[in-house]
Amino acid sequence: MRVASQVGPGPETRTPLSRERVLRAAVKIADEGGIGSLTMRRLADDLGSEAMSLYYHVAKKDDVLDGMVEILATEINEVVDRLAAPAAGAGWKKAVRERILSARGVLLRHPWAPGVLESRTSVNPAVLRYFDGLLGMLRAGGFSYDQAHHAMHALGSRALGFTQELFTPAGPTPPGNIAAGNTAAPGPAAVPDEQLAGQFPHLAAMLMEIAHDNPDATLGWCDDQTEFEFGLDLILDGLDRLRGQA
Amino acid sequence: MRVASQVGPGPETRTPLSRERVLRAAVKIADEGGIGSLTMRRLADDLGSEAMSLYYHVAKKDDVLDGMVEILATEINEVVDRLAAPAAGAGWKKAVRERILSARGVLLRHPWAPGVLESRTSVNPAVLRYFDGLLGMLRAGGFSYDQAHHAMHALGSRALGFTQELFTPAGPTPPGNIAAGNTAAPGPAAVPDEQLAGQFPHLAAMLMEIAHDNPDATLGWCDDQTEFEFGLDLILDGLDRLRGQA
DNA sequence: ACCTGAACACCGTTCAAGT
DNA sequence: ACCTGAACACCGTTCAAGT
Repeated sequence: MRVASQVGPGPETRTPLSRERVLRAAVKIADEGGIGSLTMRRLADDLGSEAMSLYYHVAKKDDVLDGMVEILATEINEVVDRLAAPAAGAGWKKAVRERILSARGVLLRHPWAPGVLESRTSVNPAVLRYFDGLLGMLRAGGFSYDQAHHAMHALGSRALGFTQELFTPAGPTPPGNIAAGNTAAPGPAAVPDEQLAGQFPHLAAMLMEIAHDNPDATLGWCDDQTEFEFGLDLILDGLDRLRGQA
Repeated sequence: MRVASQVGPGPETRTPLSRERVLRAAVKIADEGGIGSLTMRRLADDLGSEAMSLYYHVAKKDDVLDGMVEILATEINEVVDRLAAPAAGAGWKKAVRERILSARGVLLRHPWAPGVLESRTSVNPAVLRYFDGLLGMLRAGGFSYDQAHHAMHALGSRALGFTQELFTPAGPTPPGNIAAGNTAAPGPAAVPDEQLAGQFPHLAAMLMEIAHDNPDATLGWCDDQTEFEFGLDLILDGLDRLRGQA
């Protein structure tokens, strides 16, 4: 025995593969290197086996991606289940807000999540459970099913904590940006400064003003968290005004 | 001369390749078969040449995708430029709504657009022009640059006419659904009915009520256009209340 | 029951060579 | 200037075979 018991098993006692181990390894690879770095061969490599061995535990790569979503959604459910039980009635907004921002907290640790979630063709039960809980909160808040249905569509992917940004006007994007810093699911592109001035007068003027004014004017210029919460609150406030009215 | 002059040139007078022709062919392939069917070999095939010939006109496949976005955004700009000039002040909302729904109309004809737009790492000038125009409308409507900036983040991809739906509760999705009917960019998955009843009480109850009540209760249950407009109006109304206030 | 080597069909892309 | 054949490095996946 060459290694302390605290250290994992050495190569001589290789842990056998299992669906669970395969999926966890896949999440680790995607977390660290982006979804683009996740290949069956790389996955097998990290597990100390051959690519073909994986197929005994998963049906195909799509199955791996489904499993990753399951791990993600389970993690989200664990977090939101721990939150204080929502007050009925007017308390719905605070509760829903807290639920969504908590889900977002989990997503921020898994930059591959938006892209992979969007690519799935079947809904994972764990994801369904999240939405069922959200729907329950809306109902407790006084929404009709019809209203709640509209509400969930209006939230869209924001209900799970992310949004689609198509480009970032300028300036650095904070490290927390879900979309950025990830080769496989590249984030919003930045606008090249040179072109701006002449061709796009409004965008240029906006950037100039921000730069000229107090740099803290927006306090979180293109800060994803700030913008996410702004949009979320805009929607939640709008929904709140709909409550009660037929 | 065997064919009428109205018919295109026969194989004996093959039109030479050009960047323009390559990009148009790429759009056609993706429109008809989904982005997944767009490969360099298939693209060359449709143009009657070899895959390697394409590389004389485009740098790499990414360049093809960039070009497709350019074609798309140009088409959108042509449509929105034709709209009536927006009235300043209170008219901003109607004008922005019309602009966005017009952009959506173009997107509906190109199901690959959302996925490809999201995958770009640099912003196409034509896309920038669209956003610059949108920003101009917000300014004319009385928004400060800071407010307009928040507004554009709040709209997110909705500004260009699409949203991220993660799943469809039930029922058929209309053909207009951008995300659906497209192998490469699969749309929201539907919930299997069997599981619903027991495991997800709120979702099940919602579906039951819709089914039991007047089937036209929602008039457009999971109709993408209806839901898109609901969410858009919710945001625009919320933004309208922000105007003027610091 | 679990794992693997060889092989297949498919990618995007390079490079030297053709006209 | 424009196009191409052969080839390379990479995919996901199948299948027959090993223990």
